[in-house]
Order: sequence, then C-alpha cells, then structure tokens
Amino acid sequence: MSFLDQLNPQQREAVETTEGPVLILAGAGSGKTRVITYRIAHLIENLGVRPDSILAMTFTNKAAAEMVERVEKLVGGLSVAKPLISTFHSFCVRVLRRDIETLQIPSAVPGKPPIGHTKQFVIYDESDQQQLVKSIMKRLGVDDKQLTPRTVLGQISWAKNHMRDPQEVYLNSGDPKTERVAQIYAEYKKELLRANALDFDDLLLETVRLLRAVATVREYYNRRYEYILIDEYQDTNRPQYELMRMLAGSKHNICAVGDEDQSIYSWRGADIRNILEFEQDFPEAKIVRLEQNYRSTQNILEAASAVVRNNLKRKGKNLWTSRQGGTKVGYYEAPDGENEALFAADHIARYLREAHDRGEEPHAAVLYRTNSQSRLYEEAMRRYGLKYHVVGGFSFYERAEIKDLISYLKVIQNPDDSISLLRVINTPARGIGKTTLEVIERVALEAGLSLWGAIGEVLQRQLLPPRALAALKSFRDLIADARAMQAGTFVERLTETAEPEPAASPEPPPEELEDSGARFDPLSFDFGDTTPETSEETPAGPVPGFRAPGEAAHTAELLKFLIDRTGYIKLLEEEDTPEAFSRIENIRELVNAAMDSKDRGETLDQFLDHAALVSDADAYDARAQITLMTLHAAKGLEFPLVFLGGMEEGLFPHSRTFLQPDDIEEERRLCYVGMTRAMDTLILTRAVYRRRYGTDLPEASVPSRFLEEVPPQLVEELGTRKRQSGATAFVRSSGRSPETHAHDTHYDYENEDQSAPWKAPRQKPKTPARSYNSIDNIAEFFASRGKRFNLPKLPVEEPKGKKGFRPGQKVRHPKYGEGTVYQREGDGEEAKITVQFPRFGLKKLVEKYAQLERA
DNA sequence: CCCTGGTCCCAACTT
DNA sequence: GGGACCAGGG
Repeated sequence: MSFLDQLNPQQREAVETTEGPVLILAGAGSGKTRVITYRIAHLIENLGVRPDSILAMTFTNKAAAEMVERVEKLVGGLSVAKPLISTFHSFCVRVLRRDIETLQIPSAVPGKPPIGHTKQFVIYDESDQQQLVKSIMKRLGVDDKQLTPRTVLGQISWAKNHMRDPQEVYLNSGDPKTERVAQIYAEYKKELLRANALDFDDLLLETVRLLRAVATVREYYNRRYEYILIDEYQDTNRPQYELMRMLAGSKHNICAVGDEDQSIYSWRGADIRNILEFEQDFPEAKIVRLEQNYRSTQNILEAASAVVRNNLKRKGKNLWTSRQGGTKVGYYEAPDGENEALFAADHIARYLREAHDRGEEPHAAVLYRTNSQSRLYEEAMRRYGLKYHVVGGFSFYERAEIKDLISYLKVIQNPDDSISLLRVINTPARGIGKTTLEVIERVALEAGLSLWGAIGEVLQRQLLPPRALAALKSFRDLIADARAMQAGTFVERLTETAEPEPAASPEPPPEELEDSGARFDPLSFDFGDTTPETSEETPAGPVPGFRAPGEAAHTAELLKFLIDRTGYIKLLEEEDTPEAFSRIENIRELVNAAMDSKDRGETLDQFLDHAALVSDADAYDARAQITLMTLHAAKGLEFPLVFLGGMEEGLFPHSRTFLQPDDIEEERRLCYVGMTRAMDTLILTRAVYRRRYGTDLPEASVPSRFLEEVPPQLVEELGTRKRQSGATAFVRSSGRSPETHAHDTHYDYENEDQSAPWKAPRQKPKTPARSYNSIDNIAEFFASRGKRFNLPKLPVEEPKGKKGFRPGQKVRHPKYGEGTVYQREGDGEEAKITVQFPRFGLKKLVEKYAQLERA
C-alpha cells in the first residue's frame, strides 16, 4: 500500500502529474501542503528522482520548515542529498552569494577594482532603506513635506516590483514630483552599489538579472533543478514570476499551487494575473482543482464563500466539506474596543477549560487587520491570566539594541555599508558628533568614497581637531580589530576566549568615571591601557597578551568582543532601569542565536542573512494555545476557534482601500482568508465606538460591509443574552468604568482558581448589569463617566427621503449607480457627502443637489 | 557634545 | 500610543 492511497482523486492527480507544467488550484483547507509534500515524496520514492534536483519555493521560512519536516516524515529520513525547500528570498541570496560577482564590469580606470556588488554584500531592511532615502533627499534638497521619504520609498519599491529602472520612471513621469522620485531612485541605486548593499527587492531583481545575463549560471541552475514547485502562486510578483520562468528552463517541469481567492499581497507587487493567466503562459499546462475542504464546518465554509462571491475578479470555484452543519458564525457587537477584547478573552477562557475537560489540545486565534489592535487583546488576555503569543508587531530584530549590534556586524562584514556605519559610529556615545560627521560626509562625497573610506582619509590628512580625531580613530580601530578577528589575523585576549562571562571586563578607575568628560572614554573601560597599541598598524599583528593569529572568530565571539569593547552592556547596567535590563536580556538572546548559528556551522554572512530574512510570520508557534496576529500572518494556518475583530468600515475594510475597487476586492479576499482559518467556531466582532489613537475621543463605527455579506441564517448574535453561570466579562463591564472593571477581573498569578473568573460566581455588581448595545446606552455610558462626548447625529428612524445619509449607508445615484457613503461633512442641506461607487471610485457630492436615494 | 523634554505628526498588510 | 525631530540646558 502506497502513501498515495491517502489522497483523494484530485490530490492524487496533482501529485502524479509530474512532467510538464501543472497549476493546482487549491481552495482553502483543501490539503495544499499535503499535495506539495506528497508530490516531492512521490518523485523521490516512486520515481527515483534525485532529491537535490527538486526545488520548492515558499514565501515564509515557517512554511519551508514545515514542508521539510513533512517530507522527511514521508520519505523516512533523507540521504545527504535533500530537496531544496526555501523561501524565494533565501534562494536568491544563495544564488547571489555564489555568483553575483559574475555581474561585475571592469572599471574604466585602470588599476581600479571592477564595478558591481561583491559576495560580501549586505542586505538592507526597510529602516536602512528609509535612512538612505532620507539622506539622499536631504542632500538633493528635497522638501520632505512635499515628498516624504515614505512615499518615495513606496514608489521606488513599486517601480522595482514592476521591474522599472529610474530611467523608465523618469520617462513615464508626467509631473515634477515623479521626476523627482526618479532622480532620487537613481541616486538610491548608486548609493546601494557604493555601500555594496542590496535591498529586499534587489534580491529578486538581481537574481533575475544574473540568470538572464550570464548563460553559464543559468545553465547551471537549469541542470541542477529538474522539478520546481511554487507555493502561494497567487502572491508572486513580477520578478518572482520571471525567476520561475528562468528556472523552469526548457523542461517546464513546473508545479504552481495557489488560490486566487487568497491573493492578499498585491500591495507588495503580487500580480494576480500570474495565476489567472497560467494557461496562457504554459499552453500545455494541466489544471487540477482541489475543492474538498477538510478543515471547516459547512456553516463556516458557506459564510466565507458567500463573502468572497461578491468579488468580480476570480475564477470561481465550489468548495465543499463533509462536515455538515456546525455551530453558526457568531457575531458580537461590543460597546467599545476594550469590551470587544474582553469578550474574546472571556470566550477563549471558557473554550480552553472545555477543551481541557474533553481532553483536547486547544488552539484559538484572534485575527485583526492592523497590528495596533493587538494591544487591547493583550491587555484583555492578561486580565484573564491567559497565556498568549503575539505574532508580528515589533520584532526582535527591530529592537534598538539588536539593530545596533547587528549593524556593527554588518560593518564588520562590509565596512562600506554606510547606513549601518552611521548607526553605530557614535553608539554608545564616543564623542563623534554632528560636526565630525559632516566633515566625513563631505570628504566621502568629494572623493566618491564610502564613509568608511572617508574616515581613513580624514584620519590620514588630519582634517579634524585632535579630540575628534582620537574619537574617530578609536572607532576605526574597533572595526579594524573586529575585522581582523573575523579574518583570523587578530584574536582577542586569551582570558576572554577562555572565560565567556560578560563581567570579565575590569572596573574602570573610579576617578575617570567621575571626571566631567575630557578623559571619559568608554573604550578604556574594557581594554584599559592596551587599547591604544592594539591597532596602530592595522590589521594588527600579534600583540603581547594575545593569542597567536590564525583562527577566525565566529559570530558569537565577535559579538562578545563588541559588547566588551564598546561597554554596551556595562552602560546599560549602569542605567539600572527595568528597560535597560530587558535590553541586556535581548542582547544575551542575540548572543545565544549566534551560538546556535555557530553550531550549525554558519559564517557571519549566513548569520546576517538569516537575521535579515526572518519574517514576523516565522514567529508563529503551533504549540501556542492562544495566538494573536494579523490576518495576513494567518494565511496557511488553521484553528478550532477563530475570532475576527474590528469588523468595521474603515478598519476592515481599511479606509486606505476605499479609493480603488480592486483594493476592496483584496480586503474581501483577506476576510475570506480569515474566515476560512476556522475549523469549528468562527466569531466576528465589532466595536460600536472605537478610539483611533490612544487619547482621542471614541468615534462611532459603521459595521463592515463584509458582515452584511454573510447570509443571516448562518449567523447567531452573541452577548445579548446573559449567561446562566454568572455574569460574563462583557456584561459586567457595562455601565461601569474600565477602572472598576479592571478591579473586578483582577488576576492573581499565584492562584489558578482565582485566576479563572468564569469559575467562581461573582458577587452582584452594585450597579445592575446593563447591556450597552444601543446608541442611547452609549450616550449614558459616557455621560456617567463625566466625559463630554458629542454623539454624532445618528438618525435611528430615517424619515425617508434623501436627507441625512451617513457613512456606511448604501445609496443610489442616477448616473453612478449604487454606492456606499464614506464620509459626511457639514450639516443640513449644505452637507457634502463622499460616496464610494464600485465602478467610479470616490465622488464628493452636495447632498442638496445630488439626486441620491437610499438603496 | 550629549541628554532631556516637548512637540508634531503619524498609524495597513510584509519578504 | 509612540516614534522622529528639534531646541535648549548641562
């Protein structure tokens, strides 16, 4: 009996069609990953294909790791030769680290090094890019109120994703602003090259360029990979598409798996046409549809399908499930965001207990549109004493202290990386200030050097006052020594190699600490009087007290060296604040990561590549009982219980998508993705009033249009009935201030039983519990809190006719047809209302004149 | 030169 | 709620 017998006929067909192009249209929950992994196993086990001639591309490391694991399970331990299962970006880095220098062109000036990136290139993340664009704009004297670095970067990235170079942008620009962008874009490219850096987009673009331009390299990869699989094909962008075509070579053994209803990355350049037009690209293509959903109940699947059916741009399909019926889709309308989150926490707490009683492993997810929504949920979970995981938001590698140390490592790998150099040149403060930097930058600009090159010039020509020169030299020596360590021509002191404890550095002489600054040099803390001699002649030769050169330091050693010599941790310890200690913890974590990297036998560039290419979604831990994350991050996952919060116009769909009908369709797909994550229970929630930024007054919300698209017979309203077993959080919160509320649900970390508010019957609240689901009660609620709160005039009973249209209402216009009111300005007959028409976009109309009717 | 506190403006999703 | 930037004092 073969493992193929576990597949349904369509899945089996998808797995067994190994030769030629195949497009697998895999609906949500239809066993997509299963098909990919079985296909790989089938190729290896049944067809005798060499494992390392198989290449599978995913979007996240997490997906890649999962596939590797599942393939290994199926094949029962792979030989040394393994299929390459990798993200697009990691694959590209791999190719580029091997062959990017074949793209170099000889310099016009004899004796000068060739032009082009070297294998030591660094990867610029978004904040690096931002810094670079900002500095270019400053240099070009662009008014950053007219044109923000953000916008410019967005346009550059858009251009790159559509494979347009600065010249094309310039030639296609019709306005001075775009011309300016093209100019900045051109400079940006030059600066990246000078810094020997590539941004995320470049990783794909340069790989495509390389494969196109250098036949030997292309042929190498064509020979090497005979079977190619692409996951999440609906989210590929133009460069990824080109890459795939290039790799497919002439054999066309390409297998693309995707679902057009789950295309949610068009803003990142994903082109839904790639999947819609696959048959045109490969006329001999075989199409396989997987339409049986193994995940969700019928109710959930029907609700999700009903929503996505409203999209015009889709191939259409009929997903079905054998899980008849099921719980109805829950809907809860909370008075405010806090209550919305507490409702979810309360419900999840109950679910965890029930699952536990049934002996099941519980998994619940709270999904939201924007990361900022996580805060309220986190607070609610904490009040309930629930352990939760947050995916995304502020990631480890974005923390200041981590970015600092990573930047040091990047400079060590590639000192021409001026953005990283700028970040660390005075971190921690070592007396290199604005004026010093200005001199360096001027020299760099004049001589066409990187900042690192300019530092050498400045030191040699003594272009600064002695004090500044000394500070600069201390930095230059630090980097030079670290580089020598890494190259194996310089090694740190014996004592420190043998003894990794971080407190090894000697105490500074007290009088130096007290001194007002003239002699205050953080560097002297650690290396004391030896610092000056270490690198008079860089790269330093053997220095008394140092191990003989020869052995290259690994990343963790480099980090420890940097931490000691800059006094980074020491200075944090002196701060003696909780924040500082948490930073120290983070740094230790980074050192641990470097140790792990060493154990895997990785080099510095591999460590840095990893740091650059981990994504938020990779942080997902399948063992977590409660996971909070964005809808985007949830793609590919499933949970028995799913909450979808913030179902409000402007939040979801997000207001930025109102302008473009295509964008609304993408929001709808996102909604579909979210809903189809649920296996057994799906609950949609909305806050009637929501605060936009922390301090602002709450604003009335309009229910998301997606709510209306769910057939009413599939929905059950929650929260209006009181539960038998005592008050629930959302009822308790009613009519009382959050402060009392917080007290009510106090959680004692020491005591499990007290921690479970749903277990112990509560005393009756002093004020009778009331539900605040109606507008009047909300007014009362805020009045009782002594807040001035201007209730927007929300006509409960419309006297019919055309006056008083409010956001969210459906209207009909004689010329534009049906639309949705987006915004209302002014009062009475003078009021102007902005209406979103599906086919005409946003229109601003004067209510008095526009012949609008309620639709 | 460095740090602090105030102010302004922002806030979608992410490899 | 918070990050980025700037002015002003130490």
